[in-house]
Amino acid sequence: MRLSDAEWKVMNAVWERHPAAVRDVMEALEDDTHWAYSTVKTMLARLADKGALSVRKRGNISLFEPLVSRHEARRSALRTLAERAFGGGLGSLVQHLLADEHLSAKERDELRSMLLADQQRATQTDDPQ
Amino acid sequence: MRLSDAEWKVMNAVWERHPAAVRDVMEALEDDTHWAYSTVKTMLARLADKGALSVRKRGNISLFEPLVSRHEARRSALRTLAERAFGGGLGSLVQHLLADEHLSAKERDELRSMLLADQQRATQTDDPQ
DNA sequence: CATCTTCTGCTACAGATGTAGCCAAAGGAG
DNA sequence: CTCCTTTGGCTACATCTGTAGCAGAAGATG
Repeated sequence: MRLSDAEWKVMNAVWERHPAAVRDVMEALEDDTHWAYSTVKTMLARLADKGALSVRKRGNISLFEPLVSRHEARRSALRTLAERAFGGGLGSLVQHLLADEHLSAKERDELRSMLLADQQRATQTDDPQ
Repeated sequence: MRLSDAEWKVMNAVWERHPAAVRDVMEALEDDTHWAYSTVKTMLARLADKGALSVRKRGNISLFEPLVSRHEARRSALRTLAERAFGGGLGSLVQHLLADEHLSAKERDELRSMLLADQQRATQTDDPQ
């Protein structure tokens, strides 16, 4: 499932509050974008066409709901990026993260502690899979 | 600097062997894509237009060279992804990496050892910046 | 030089993306 | 039931992307 920039915005809104009507999404995005009602409508329709959202009608109102999970979408976006920009594995992507001198000290620390937490968790549970 | 999928392929080739002529890039990509000569030419021209590559002519041949570093391009791609798909920081992106049950044990290990290496390096040099 | 090959410069064109308008149907208000 | 508001359905259109062809200029070859 490939999502464009604008589609990510819409999906993010729907993942956060669904079932969502066109107007809900429009309002949720109001701070970020200033899309016309029609624009949001078109986006939602296209996403439904692609199979990213389901539509169901209550009265004459269309209610949209995610068909792909945010997790799946993120996963696939990451893999795609790793592939095209980092030559395949997630490894070199993460390596870049660590080597990137523009990473703030705070981000670096967060990253470190998350990795450590993960390591502990993995050691305890004796690596399932 | 926003690169499309096809543009990444071309840039990857140029980063690896430059100065590069159209034919060089075409051959470098031959395994991956089966683009016509013209296609590669168009891509290179567009990238030069965008300021991602410089062109210089030797005889009637155009030689292309990167104007943006691979590192910069990767950095910017990662930030963009973090922003649109992970709500801003790199933190939640990394968190996802770790929480992703589809990460192979090998990838997870690599990631951990890179972290440790980084941690040691950082501890020694006492965090510049 | 005449000819074959290779390049460049321009043009093309379908599909995706961003952004939105118009019109008729459905709902709500009096 | 009549009138205003909100919706949905369809259409539009500029730009970006992927993919390439054609024609004329520059180089190579005999």
